[in-house]
Amino acid sequence: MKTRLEQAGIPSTLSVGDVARRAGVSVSALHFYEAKGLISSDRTEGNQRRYSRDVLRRVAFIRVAQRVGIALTDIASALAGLPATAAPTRADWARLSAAWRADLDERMAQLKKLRDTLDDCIGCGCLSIDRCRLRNPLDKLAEQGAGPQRLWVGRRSAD
Amino acid sequence: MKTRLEQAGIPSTLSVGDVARRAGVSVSALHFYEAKGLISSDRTEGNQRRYSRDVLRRVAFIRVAQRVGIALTDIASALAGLPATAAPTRADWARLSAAWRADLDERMAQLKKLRDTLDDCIGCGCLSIDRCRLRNPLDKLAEQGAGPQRLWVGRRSAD
DNA sequence: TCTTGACCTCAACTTTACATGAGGTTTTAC
DNA sequence: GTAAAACCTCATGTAAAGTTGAGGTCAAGA
Repeated sequence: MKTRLEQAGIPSTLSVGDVARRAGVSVSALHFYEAKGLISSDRTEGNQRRYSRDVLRRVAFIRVAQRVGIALTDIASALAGLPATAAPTRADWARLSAAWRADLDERMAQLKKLRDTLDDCIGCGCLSIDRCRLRNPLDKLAEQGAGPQRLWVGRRSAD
Repeated sequence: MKTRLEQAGIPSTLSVGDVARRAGVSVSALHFYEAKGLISSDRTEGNQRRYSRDVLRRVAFIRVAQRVGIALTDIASALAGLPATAAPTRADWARLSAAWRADLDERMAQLKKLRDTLDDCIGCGCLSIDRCRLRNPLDKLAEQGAGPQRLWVGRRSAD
């Protein structure tokens, strides 16, 4: 018996090539993600990978998270909280969200600070960065000897 | 004749160690940044590096930019627009800001999307991600076969 | 059936962003 | 003025995130 998707010409399982095309990543990257435990697959009799459609969401998630500077290991441990193959439940997402919320908020703040610093330095009217330094929070902190860590509200990973 | 800073016990030039301590980075990282042209130094008679205080701002800038996922080569080309040793002018900052504004805004949007996706999946009330997918912009795009590039409004570097 | 494109594993290579160590020189502090 | 701390260069190592290629297997269409 065919699923509704299959009747519509959409296969219910995907090969690596399918996933690569649809998710916009390379086959080798998918192999790599699987080796690192970020995604998983079933195998055919002939040992070829078959992915459930769920993997598309996972891969999209992985790429977006990477794009904003989150390391694969951190993404992996976040995804580890989700069921590997079945569809994640509401509770699963709640856990993931709670774990990341602070980090994401911090990254947003960081980005805003960088952007605003640029704007500030344009708007402040002084011609010398060296003078402007007196008002600038960015290296006020750095010059207190604390180093940029101070700007980084939290640590990233708990390895 | 001593500068005012020196009279206050603050040397007007800094050694690598000084910069490392005050900027919160390692000496080897400073060497590395210099090799890549992100910072520059004068040398003493004995070939030791001496930095102007300006470098602290540069290093802080570099670290914050890195933190939000910008590659050193991109940071380098941005900083290349600024005068190497003298204090940057207002126009210098304006150029840098203009060049980065779009990218920073995009990264912010990206981050917000990731965060909101998590929130959405909690709030939407459905228990299955697979169903929720129908409304979720994140992999709607991915499933149209365009790949995550579609989510990334622009390209990063123009090498 | 048979061939051609897609897949498989595994090893080796690449790039980025540094860290580490060897072997030698300079500064600074007493 | 000397010893320890800091600095120098250069070579090599490391971790992350893949890519590339060799050598072989699987599957789908004519």
